[in-house]
Amino acid sequence: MKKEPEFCQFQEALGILVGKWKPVILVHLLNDGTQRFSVLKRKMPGITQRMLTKQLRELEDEDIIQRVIYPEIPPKVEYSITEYGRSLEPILEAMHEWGSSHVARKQAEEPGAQEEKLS
Amino acid sequence: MKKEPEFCQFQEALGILVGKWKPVILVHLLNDGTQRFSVLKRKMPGITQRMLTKQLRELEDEDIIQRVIYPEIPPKVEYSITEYGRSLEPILEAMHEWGSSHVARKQAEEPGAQEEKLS
DNA sequence: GCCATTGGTACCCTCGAGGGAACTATACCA
DNA sequence: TGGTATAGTTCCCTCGAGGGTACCAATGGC
Repeated sequence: MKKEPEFCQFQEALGILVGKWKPVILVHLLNDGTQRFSVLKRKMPGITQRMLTKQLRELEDEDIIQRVIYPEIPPKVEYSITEYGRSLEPILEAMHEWGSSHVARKQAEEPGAQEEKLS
Repeated sequence: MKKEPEFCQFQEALGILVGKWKPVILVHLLNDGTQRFSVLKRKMPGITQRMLTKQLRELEDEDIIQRVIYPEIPPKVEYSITEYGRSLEPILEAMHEWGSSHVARKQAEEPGAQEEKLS
């Protein structure tokens, strides 16, 4: 598996994951399974309808999630991870793990001001 | 390892990896070891001095890479991955792998469209 | 008639990442 | 005396991601 930087495909994965809400959306769908729009929205305090719709559309366009519309009134739309989207899990897993230790490290670094700097 | 979305740490990893040139820089340093500024720049066609400096500084601020200045004229500055930066490798690895299959998938999807991408 | 519900869309704005171009310092070389 | 090399910095600009607000359609409940 040669990684030639000129052709590295990180950007492909990054391009899909980058988006303020995308990773969060994916985790919700991965953890809790199929969910409708309003439920998803309630689980993400701070997000607006506009943004949620936008991020969901982008993920759908990449075939990462699936959108099912039920012809009811009021509308009912359910989102779920696709098989393909599930293949992103290792990346999310790796990032979550790294992120956790990164946070721990940062907290250990600056507990207040200076501590064991005395040599 | 519970992943609570409210507290998910993806953003930590993403925040460090996001940046048009950061993954590429990291791969170069991971693959080829310590390198000076000009060499790095030559390996990244299209990047400007300004941008390379900026991205390197940001990675340095996060303790992902190390900067060593030799007091010579003309200046000599060498960059290398830190131990800590090396811990990002699994993520890059996972993203590269996923990205590669993603590209393959896209090409299989639209056989007539993408051609000159193989250059 | 009036309102709530659900999943959107349309319009407009802000802010920062990315980037282009020019300038800097210092020493060596011809 | 001017040119070259290296690693920057400064100033200014563009463009798009993100976001705020308002509006819509169709139905059921009072």
